[in-house]
Amino acid sequence: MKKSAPTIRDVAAAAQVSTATVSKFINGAQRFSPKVEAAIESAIAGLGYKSNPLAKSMITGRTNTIGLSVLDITNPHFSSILKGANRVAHDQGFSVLLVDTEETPSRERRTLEELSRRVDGMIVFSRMREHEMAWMADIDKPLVFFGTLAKLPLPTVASDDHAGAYMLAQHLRMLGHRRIAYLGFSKSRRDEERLGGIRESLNAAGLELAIFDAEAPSLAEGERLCSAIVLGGQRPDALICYNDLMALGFMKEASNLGISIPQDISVVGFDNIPYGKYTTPALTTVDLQSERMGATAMEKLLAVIRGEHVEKLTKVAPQLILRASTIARRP
Amino acid sequence: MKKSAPTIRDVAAAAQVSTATVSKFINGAQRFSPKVEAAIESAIAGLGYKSNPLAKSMITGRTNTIGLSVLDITNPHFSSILKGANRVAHDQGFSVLLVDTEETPSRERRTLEELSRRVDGMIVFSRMREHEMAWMADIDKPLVFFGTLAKLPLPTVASDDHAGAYMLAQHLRMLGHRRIAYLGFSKSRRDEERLGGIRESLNAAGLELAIFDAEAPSLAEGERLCSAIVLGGQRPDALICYNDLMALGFMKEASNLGISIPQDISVVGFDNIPYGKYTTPALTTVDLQSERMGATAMEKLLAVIRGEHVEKLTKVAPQLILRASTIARRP
DNA sequence: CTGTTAGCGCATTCAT
DNA sequence: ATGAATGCGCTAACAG
Repeated sequence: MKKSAPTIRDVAAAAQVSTATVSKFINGAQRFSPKVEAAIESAIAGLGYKSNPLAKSMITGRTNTIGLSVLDITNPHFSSILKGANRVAHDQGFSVLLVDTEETPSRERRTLEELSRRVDGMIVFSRMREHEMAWMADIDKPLVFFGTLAKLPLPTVASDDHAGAYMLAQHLRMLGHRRIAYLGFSKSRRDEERLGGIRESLNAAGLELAIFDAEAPSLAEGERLCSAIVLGGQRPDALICYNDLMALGFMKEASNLGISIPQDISVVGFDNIPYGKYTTPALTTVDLQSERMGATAMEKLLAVIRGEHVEKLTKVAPQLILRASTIARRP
Repeated sequence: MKKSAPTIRDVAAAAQVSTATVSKFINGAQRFSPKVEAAIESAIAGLGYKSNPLAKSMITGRTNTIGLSVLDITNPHFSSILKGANRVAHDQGFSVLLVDTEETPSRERRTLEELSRRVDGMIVFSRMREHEMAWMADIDKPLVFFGTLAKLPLPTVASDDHAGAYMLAQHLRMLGHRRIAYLGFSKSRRDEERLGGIRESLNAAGLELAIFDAEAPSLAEGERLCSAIVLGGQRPDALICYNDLMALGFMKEASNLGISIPQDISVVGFDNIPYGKYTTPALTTVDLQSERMGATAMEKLLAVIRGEHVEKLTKVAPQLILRASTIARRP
């Protein structure tokens, strides 16, 4: 009984008008005589007609879909970005096609090149260095990139990681910390910015910085590296973690090792994921405004798609979230 | 300089063959003489030809895209489901078009009906009751639903919430708890199953169950309802939360109120989100296998799309995750 | 206001 | 093994 879905031609026939008229009516491109409008409407209702978006897309070249590529969707930083981006997209009639690269850059290029044919634009979060990204500029679709780009002429949205890290380090210094360590993640493009911010603060005071490097920005890596940090040689009196996940992992393992936070060591992170508030003690962190960044990136991309002019770089100001309990005052 | 992307016709012309030949070659439908194959290959390489997936989709009716609808992508339960589903999809050459309904059921139907035209199949997580879902069966695309369905002839993937809740309650009883409370979320379809599992255990011992109901399955609601639970009348000696988020929120606020966990009240949750392990004390919970459920649903859907026969219901067994520290032994 | 015409880029008969 | 012809469902000029 189920014949193939009714087409615009069926509607045209039933309403005794041309397909062009139906098409224009559907797209609200024009008003028609009440007679015609009524006829079309009842034909559509009668047949249960629904426009075929694929056929439409092929002609218009617009899919009303945006590709969003992130590194790990289970990381709250990225799910918040997705949340913000998706909300804006939805409000403007767009859908989000998700790509989770799972920290595997090898297939990134092919995936994105393929993706670019199915969407009106893309938002990309990548670990690639700028010199590996030249091909992105050749993709024939609007693209917004997360992070700063020195030369590539791509619009970007970035948090000010340098400033955030500087604030964190300054705050620790003010409270008397002197032996500060950084548990970083050098594979990330933002790692160096955070490192730079920390260094700027510490250098001014002539303080050394001990650096540890994680293989992944994860809870598990925070746990794994904890013992080396707190039991290996002179223990730092404060640890800045690349992100909150690592900070949470570190805190858990520190507790297992009998190390008290913040009495034995202060801990801070980045991202302000919701869960940092629910540990004991609650985690001091830098809010990078993940959801807002996602929304901003999507707004920017949709503006480009509409042909509007946009700034090359949109910088989102970070906010220090003081939950004093992971930080002690040092005498 | 940028002419519109090369089409199959350009390739055919350059290789001196027909478009049909190029089409068949690209899709590996057939072998051709070495001469022809070489000519086509070099034409493709020379022009940088890429098949237009939209045009292809319009003809074949297949988009290689799967729609996934979840309630809140920032909830780790759902981001894990997405992770699992996305991985399977990616491995089989499919992309995931995400819908985050943000717990707003009103637009769900329209959104999904529209989505159905752009994808080869859908996986849906919804708060709708079965009687509101009849229209889903009419959607002309394969669909897999999360949860159990009594009558609707839709393939489903479900966790055994009743069993999980029963285990939880039994465990609490074994450890001597008598005044057990449930912090539920009655808007959810699974709430009643969990309630049923708890009741089955408690009824056997003739124990009462105090019930509290949240407006949302969130951290904030766990916090909000905490005081009513621990300070309102006779305090329960154990609280089963609808999910881990609520449990985490509850634990935080309990601590603010000076209530010790588990000395004053034991707390358990559902989902086994990663962050439950990093609170103090660590949270005992029921692992519903979110990622596996996502993967299973996607496998099932792709099987349906391939025309294979699948079971109506795939049940995933839950696992009790004992992190004894949120549970005390009661004398 | 409404209709006619002409494809979009591709896969698919059905010839040869 | 290869090609000519046809049309998927729709929109975009251009006519009238």
